[in-house]
Amino acid sequence: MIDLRFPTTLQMMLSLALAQREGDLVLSSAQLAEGAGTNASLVRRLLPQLAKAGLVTGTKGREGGVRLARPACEISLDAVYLAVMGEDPLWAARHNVPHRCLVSNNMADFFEGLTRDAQAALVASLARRNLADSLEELRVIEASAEAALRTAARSG
Amino acid sequence: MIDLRFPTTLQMMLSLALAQREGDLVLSSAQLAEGAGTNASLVRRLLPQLAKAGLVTGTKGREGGVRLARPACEISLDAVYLAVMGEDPLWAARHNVPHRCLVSNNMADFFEGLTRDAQAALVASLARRNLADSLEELRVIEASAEAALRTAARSG
DNA sequence: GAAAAATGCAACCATCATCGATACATTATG
DNA sequence: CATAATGTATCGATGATGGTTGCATTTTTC
Repeated sequence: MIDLRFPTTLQMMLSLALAQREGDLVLSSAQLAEGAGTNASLVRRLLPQLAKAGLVTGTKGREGGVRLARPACEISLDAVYLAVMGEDPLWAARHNVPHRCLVSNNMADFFEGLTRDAQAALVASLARRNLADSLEELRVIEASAEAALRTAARSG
Repeated sequence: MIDLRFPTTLQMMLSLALAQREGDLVLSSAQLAEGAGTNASLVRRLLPQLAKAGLVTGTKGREGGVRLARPACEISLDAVYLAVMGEDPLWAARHNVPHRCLVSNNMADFFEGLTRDAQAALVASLARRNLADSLEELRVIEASAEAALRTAARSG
């Protein structure tokens, strides 16, 4: 099954950033689930990990909900990724490879270093955006889509 | 299930590089499978993709087998990755998200760009090594492990 | 004080890509 | 012609993930 944890969590965080910008609103897990096109159960499984990482704060009880723990511009996407996906290696070497030659003897160590490098590059690429940047990117995408629509209407 | 295609393929390619360095030998899929700790079926499913990408050439028939199509120093690890894993995006956005707000309206486009950036960073990190480099790294790892063993034997 | 509404947590099943195994056609060598 | 290899197809097992439901706990509101 395709792993949807990161896209789902990212959409949740962007929704929270939008809610924060529009009056410091709190959102319930049901609202977050509805916005992301999933169910409240998955949201409630992801939220505690974000809370542990210090990215969101949840308040229980009636009128409770979730909000960002920091301003959107201070939450970069790599923090979101690491909070949900953990430090688990991107790839895993095979276990139980027989030790027979230079390659099979040292493959595990070599692959671990390779994976670490690749993962660091991945995380660094995510670190180049924060939630506020991303909201602005979403705005630009929407504006360009609207412009394309207007052009199509004029020519059609 | 954890995806082992890349680690498995990489070990196959390193085994081929080693065989090439030791006299331009060809290896059978059974030999490759044995070295990687898996079965010939998986190897024979991975090999055609490497052949399509122009990384290996296979010869059928008795005394047939597989060899690198190019010198090891001209095969970088990103080529191996792309050959086996394809251009498929690293992550996939959810489909069927209701279009209700700035975030849910444009999440798919935004996430596609984000994924493209991350994947490019990943591939670029793999591109920094080729098979010959990796063989040398394996040699260094083995030497350092042997040195550690000798030290332990002397002090123990 | 009780009802309501929220989080947090646990258990269970469905899904589905991957791995492993087997079989078979094809091809090339000796 | 026998042998040994690739290339391909099919089938079942595996296991992480998503979805559903239920419930205890907490906090606000009436």
